[in-house]
Amino acid sequence: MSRSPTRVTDALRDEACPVTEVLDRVAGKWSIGILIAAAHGPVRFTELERPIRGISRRMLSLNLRRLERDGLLVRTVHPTVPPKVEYSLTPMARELHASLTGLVSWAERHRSAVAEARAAYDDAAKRDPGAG
Amino acid sequence: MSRSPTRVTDALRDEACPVTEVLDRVAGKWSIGILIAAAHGPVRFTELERPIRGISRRMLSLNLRRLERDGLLVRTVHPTVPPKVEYSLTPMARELHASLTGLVSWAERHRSAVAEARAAYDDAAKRDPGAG
DNA sequence: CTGAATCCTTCAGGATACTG
DNA sequence: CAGTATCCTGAAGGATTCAG
Repeated sequence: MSRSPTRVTDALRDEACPVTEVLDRVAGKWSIGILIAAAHGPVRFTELERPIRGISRRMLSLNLRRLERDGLLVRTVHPTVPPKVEYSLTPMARELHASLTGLVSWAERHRSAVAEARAAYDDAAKRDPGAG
Repeated sequence: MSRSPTRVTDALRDEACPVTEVLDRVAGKWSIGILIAAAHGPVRFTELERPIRGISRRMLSLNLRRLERDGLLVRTVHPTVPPKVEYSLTPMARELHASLTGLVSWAERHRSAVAEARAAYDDAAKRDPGAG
């Protein structure tokens, strides 16, 4: 996953794929999951932490900030005790969410197909290592 | 397996988590670019290397193999001299390509918006580091 | 409850050189 | 032309701890 800029390739990357920069906002391990989870409405920190299994508090926090910074999430703090913070998608992110669900549905439709392809590929390679 | 009636839980636990595995096939720095470039039709190695500026031969090779292994690309070797190898999308990948172009067009539409959001966010943080 | 700070590991990806 | 092999860096992410 691509992350932050690398030196030499920076200019080139910008030249070839202006989009990659923006696409990278969603390229992390958790971004898509967070956006999908947050799309259900104003959601609290712990309400995100629970369903997104496996995510650490740290990564949730970091991704939340980045998403907010990129104008994809809105963070609302309620000055109560204990503190209550809610996250929701911006209109821009809602558009993105539509495309994301497209991706997700594709992934669901082809989950097993991909698994089978990999198995077949590996098996073929094992039986015939020299082929190509 | 908490069965609490949260709005977020069902959707994400069943949707995003298993999906992430498949989505990760596309999550690399170059995968999307490669798929989009290869969508034009049968494309040779160097024909991919050129437009996808900044990609190293190594990464192109690695990603090509992974994409092939996952059943997204077909690799066709023509036994000629010099060697000629062509890559094209599988039907499954063509479906994916449709979703991908959706993502790309979103990214193009909102490229500047994201940049501005980031600038505003950073600026606000700079002037008022304690807020939140 | 909602984070921030710190330390440590893993691994994608870059540079470079070699090959059929 | 179309790759492979090796070495290395830097960023992502996990575990744990501290705090408002």
